[in-house]
Amino acid sequence: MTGQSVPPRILRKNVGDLSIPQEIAESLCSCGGLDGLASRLPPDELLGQMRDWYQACADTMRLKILCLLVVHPLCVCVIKALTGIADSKLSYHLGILKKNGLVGREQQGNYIIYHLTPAGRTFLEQELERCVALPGGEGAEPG
Amino acid sequence: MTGQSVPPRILRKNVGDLSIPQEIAESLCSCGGLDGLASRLPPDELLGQMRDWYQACADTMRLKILCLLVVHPLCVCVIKALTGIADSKLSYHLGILKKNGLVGREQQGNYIIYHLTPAGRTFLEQELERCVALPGGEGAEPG
DNA sequence: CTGTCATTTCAAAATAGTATAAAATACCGG
DNA sequence: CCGGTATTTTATACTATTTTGAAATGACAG
Repeated sequence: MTGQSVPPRILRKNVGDLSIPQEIAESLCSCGGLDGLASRLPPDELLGQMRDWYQACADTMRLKILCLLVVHPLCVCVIKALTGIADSKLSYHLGILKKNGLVGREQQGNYIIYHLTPAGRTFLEQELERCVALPGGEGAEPG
Repeated sequence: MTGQSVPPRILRKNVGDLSIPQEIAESLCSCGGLDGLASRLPPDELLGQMRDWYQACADTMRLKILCLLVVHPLCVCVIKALTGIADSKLSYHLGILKKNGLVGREQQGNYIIYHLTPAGRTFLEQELERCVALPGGEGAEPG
């Protein structure tokens, strides 16, 4: 009973013109201070590319389409049958995936056959692997 | 020179109530037909989780924040200093990252210190690794 | 040619995400 | 209690994305 309820004192330290908790300041110093941290940020170009990619995947319809195409190329009508998405909506989403370089297409007569690009395939296979391994992703084993 | 300009005939085949190019139909059969393909789709729950994750990353500000936090936990004022984002905007983006389980926070006195969750860290480290390996991502070698 | 099928395009309406500033909260030092 | 700092909340305007249905395109069969 020596005053247990006194909260721990938060020490501060100045870094540049900032007054921040000492704990943060110290770990900050160990990697080059503010400038060192700032220099770890990816260049804007890469950030933009990452953003576009994630945005393209940030939709369950598009994810479904990608998951189907990872098995093999498909024409629009099959994707439509499998997903139940209406024509023009499907076309819109395929357009987005194409614009972002995840899928490509090839015309065969009256049909248009979509396929994953190499980059799209690499991306998707890695993502699926990770997602399934994650907590919440098919954790329960059969049997 | 025996009529080279005749386009190749697209044969069709019926699968379920769909008439599709034979080529597609065949590869479709090799993996269980329409039903087999449909069964490969991740459950809605996982699709939703993936969507939320990608969406959280689909913004360059949030990507920057994540890239900073991957080094070590930081209080809001340091993130603000490093990114130049205004207070309430920063709070908004941090809220999105938190809502989607990529970051957590801990209060220390007047300061709030954000850190990557384990899941967020796994995600981000793998993403950064992939992005850097990508064409366009720091591909050019020095010298 | 003509009709039909697969797919895309277009424009308007609906929805979702983001920015901004003012006000609110919460903690600290005195 | 008070003033100051760090951060969040709220309300609102703004921008981007998505949906929808009708119309257009382009290939094919007859």
